[in-house]
Amino acid sequence: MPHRPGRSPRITISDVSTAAGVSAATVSRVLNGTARVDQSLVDRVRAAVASLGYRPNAAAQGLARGEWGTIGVLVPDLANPYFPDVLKAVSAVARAHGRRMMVMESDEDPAVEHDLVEDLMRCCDGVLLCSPRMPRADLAELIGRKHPVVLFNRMVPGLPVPSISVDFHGGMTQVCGHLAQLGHRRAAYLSGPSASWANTERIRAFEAARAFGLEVELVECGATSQAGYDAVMPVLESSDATAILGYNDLVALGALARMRELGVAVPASYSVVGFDDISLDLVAHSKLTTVSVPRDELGRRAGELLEQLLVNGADAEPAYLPMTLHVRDTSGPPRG
Amino acid sequence: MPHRPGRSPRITISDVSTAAGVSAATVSRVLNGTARVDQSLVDRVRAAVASLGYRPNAAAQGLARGEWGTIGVLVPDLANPYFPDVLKAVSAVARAHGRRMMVMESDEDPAVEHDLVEDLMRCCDGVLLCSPRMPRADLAELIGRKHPVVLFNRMVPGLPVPSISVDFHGGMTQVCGHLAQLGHRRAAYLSGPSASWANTERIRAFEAARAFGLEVELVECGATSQAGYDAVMPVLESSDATAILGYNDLVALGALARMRELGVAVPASYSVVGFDDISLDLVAHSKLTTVSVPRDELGRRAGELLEQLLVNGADAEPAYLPMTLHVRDTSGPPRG
DNA sequence: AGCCGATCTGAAATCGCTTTCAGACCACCT
DNA sequence: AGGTGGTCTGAAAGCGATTTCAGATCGGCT
Repeated sequence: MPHRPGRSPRITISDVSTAAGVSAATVSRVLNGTARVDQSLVDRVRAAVASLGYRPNAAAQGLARGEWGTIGVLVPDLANPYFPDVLKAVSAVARAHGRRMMVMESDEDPAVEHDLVEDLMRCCDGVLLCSPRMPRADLAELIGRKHPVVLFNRMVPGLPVPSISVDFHGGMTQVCGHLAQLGHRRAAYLSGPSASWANTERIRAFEAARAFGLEVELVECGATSQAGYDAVMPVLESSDATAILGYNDLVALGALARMRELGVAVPASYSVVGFDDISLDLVAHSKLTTVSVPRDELGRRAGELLEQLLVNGADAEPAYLPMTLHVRDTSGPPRG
Repeated sequence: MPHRPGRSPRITISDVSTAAGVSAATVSRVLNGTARVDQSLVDRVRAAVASLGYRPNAAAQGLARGEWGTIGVLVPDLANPYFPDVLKAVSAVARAHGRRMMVMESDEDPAVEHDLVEDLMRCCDGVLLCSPRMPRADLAELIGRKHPVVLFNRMVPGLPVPSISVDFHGGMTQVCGHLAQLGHRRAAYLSGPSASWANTERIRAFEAARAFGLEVELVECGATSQAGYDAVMPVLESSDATAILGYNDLVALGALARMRELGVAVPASYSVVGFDDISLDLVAHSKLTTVSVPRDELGRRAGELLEQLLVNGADAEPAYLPMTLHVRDTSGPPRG
């Protein structure tokens, strides 16, 4: 055993077995309930375990069982309020099935994602990939390894991998329909990360929106409230849009903050619509019109999907969760 | 080997060694760079690894090395915006030292914390305990196991355990000083989880505040914006306070939202002060007066502390990080 | 009494990797 | 030539659990 400086010697199963006067096999059986053991031995083992404070070594168990009892989750950005909610649910599901959750963050950098996933595969029974930015080829390669993977908020046509997503396209379509119905004809979309599936799905909805008579122009932006704050000014100056769509709520709220500073009336002069419905209603200035998705259900279902994949290799149909439109205070008829 | 349904056979180090025509020991040496190996063998091993797509099994490595390459973090609530920032930093530090991060959430429930920590100890080299609510006795018992632990945002006098905290007491003292200076004489504190060290530290500052001539009454509340929203009304009705202190920013913002609904002027009628400075400035209605702590530095130092503990068993002094007062728009002289 | 089958137990193999240990090889020096 | 020392390599012994397999024990039945 390698020397572990200053650390107490490990208590192993054989310490317990000698203390209890039984074999290691019996200790294992008692602890895991995998076979009947005489009550007197059970008692002795239990007593020994308690008095020694024995805890089975997870690595050894993982090796012997061929399972780590762990699932891995990769998220682009922990600080994005969207993900903690999902993680909460995933963690709860995992725990309910006796697994731990390992979290990694790619910092929105597709380049490191591949390595992180590779690392997760080395130490997790299955991996949940949240909104991976990774190029399709990398993704395909990883999935080709036959290690259980579930895709979250990214659909890759033609890749046989269980996935669960929000119907971003449908959500944005609802937003457009809402605005068109109010009478808007031109809108500006503060666009998110261009490589992301989530963004292209939203954009895809704008083609259909033309049928409603709504024309949407794209504006480079990003995913943060700061980005929204910075991106909105040029739109106000140079565009004839009467409505502003945010890539997400943060962007929309950032834009709103800037507009408030500039004295632009909402929704009188411009309607502003968010996306995601992160629950900042209470703290935000305005009650934002937005579309929501049940984030905890999403996380729960993602967790369940992965669990199913792990236990019976069931390869479920890709699932889309619908979004719901919430008309609140920041949308109204166009000015003039 | 246990049968893993529908999964591809594992590629082990001995597959590689036979493919490369060398021993497993040599493969290990090449991969870990632990000893000089003839260049021709290195090349053969590299080639075999690449063509087989071999990845070392983390559990086996962990077992053999006596280290898991993993650190564990326990947080009370992932959804609390305070923690993702910390986790980001911890994860970055861990990764820089070649370790993965495992996250668990106790859902603010002290009862499950003990078990979770126990579980983390079984599969992590070290554990970072964030704001544990756990009773002192439980904590003492866990620390007594001689498994590396770092305490975050909780000091336990008399327990020999490295810890890093924010100087909540000093932060709240600054808040009180600020208010006293403005002329306030009575304030209400929307109190957080009563079991938490973070809360009692804040409250401890109120004794000193009396010296400034500021009297603070305690009001049961909680840690969420909803709690702040719900708790503030009775204060407005029955108290003669002219200032309201939140357990954290969320609470303060929730209270502000309610006050806005009720048409209460801030800071004209009441000053409101938060705690933590979660960066919602852009999205929130008001620029909240609050005290901040550099959350990423905090996370970074916590990570480093744990890492140090792991490599040289160094048992550093408990560290306190200072808070900084930010006077913004929600505090002013008392009414009348 | 003797035999059989059902239970329960322990010895030993196994999981995949690291690391020690000793041997092989080679160049060099006396 | 023979010895010496230094590299590099492979065999084998762990790491700490699980699980198979075979033996021991015991009750019941003929």
